[in-house]
Amino acid sequence: MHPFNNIDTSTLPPNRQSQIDPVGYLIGDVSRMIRTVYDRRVEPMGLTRAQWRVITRLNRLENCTQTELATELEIEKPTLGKLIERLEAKGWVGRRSDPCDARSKIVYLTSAALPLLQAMHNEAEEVVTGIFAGVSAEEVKRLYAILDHIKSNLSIMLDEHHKVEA
Amino acid sequence: MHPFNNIDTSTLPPNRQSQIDPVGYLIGDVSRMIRTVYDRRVEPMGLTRAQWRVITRLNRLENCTQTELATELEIEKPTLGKLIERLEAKGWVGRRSDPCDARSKIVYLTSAALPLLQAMHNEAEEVVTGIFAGVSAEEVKRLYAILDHIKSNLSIMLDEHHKVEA
DNA sequence: TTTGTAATGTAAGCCAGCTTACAGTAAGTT
DNA sequence: AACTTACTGTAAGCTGGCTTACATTACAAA
Repeated sequence: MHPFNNIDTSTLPPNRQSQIDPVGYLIGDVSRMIRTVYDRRVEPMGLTRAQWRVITRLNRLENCTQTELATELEIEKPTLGKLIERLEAKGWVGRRSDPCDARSKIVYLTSAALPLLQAMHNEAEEVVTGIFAGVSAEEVKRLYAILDHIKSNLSIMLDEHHKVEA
Repeated sequence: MHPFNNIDTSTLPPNRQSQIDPVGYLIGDVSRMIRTVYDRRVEPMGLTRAQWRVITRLNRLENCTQTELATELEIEKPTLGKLIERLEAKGWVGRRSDPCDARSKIVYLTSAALPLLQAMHNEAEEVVTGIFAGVSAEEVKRLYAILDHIKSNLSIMLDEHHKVEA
């Protein structure tokens, strides 16, 4: 939960410590704070973060298998399985077996979940507006470009590791 | 683990969806990818993320109480308690009671943890270098400035919530 | 001095992530 | 048809986060 905070810079050379690393920390801070702000607004609805991620994604996929949903959410199947159990118990989602494949189960949203969706979208809009208050469109573009660059560096690093594994 | 990914933009107005929100997603992506890259490098040393966060912080504080350490790490006391139990079992940290306060326990690093620290710093340096490959110092400054702005917006939003609570 | 308040660490129990292992089913190969 | 391979969801058990409740100890105030 504490992203790049993780990397302790205390004994790195001073130049690194004062120039480059704080940005790493910053990215983690911002990411964590966004989560916190939004979580607090959604919590009163009785949802945890993991739970409303399932619900919003289900709203777009509607009638998919558990495996499809897990892939989409980038979590593992057993993790999703337990989440669905709880959401089913609360009456927000349902499961039925797939007529085309006896192994699969089709997951769907119940109507009880729909009011939640609307409320969540409203909160999201407010949060996004608040985050970028006083930031010009130009600056947003720059931010986007730099982060994109960093992200592609990271993709390469992740790929390299994958090759080593294989 | 999936920061701003959490906010589903599918039904936000199109302008938001195409302009502003992707940046939110990006921040989360970058933050998560940094964690992943670093975690993979440190994992072979037999440490989880939570565990080496404790160790690096302990290296700076050395001989602090559990409460102090938990505050520093921004986790709760019971969470830290369980972490320390495991680290103690592995022989990397130790605990002794505080002579000045019978309630407190002083946590310290054992010498067995020192080689880990050096290896972690080396990995961190390599990761930071890789992340900013091809990014100029100027761009890093800009990134810093914008993220700082966003962070202060977030601080305000978090404070506001706090006031409402009280 | 006693009494009330505050702080320290622990216990218990929930949620959410992971991996490994598995039973059941599907589907392609021989 | 039989075999092999691959996929689906679940079980079990670990880590790590949280909250609530608690026994112990410290300390300030009456």
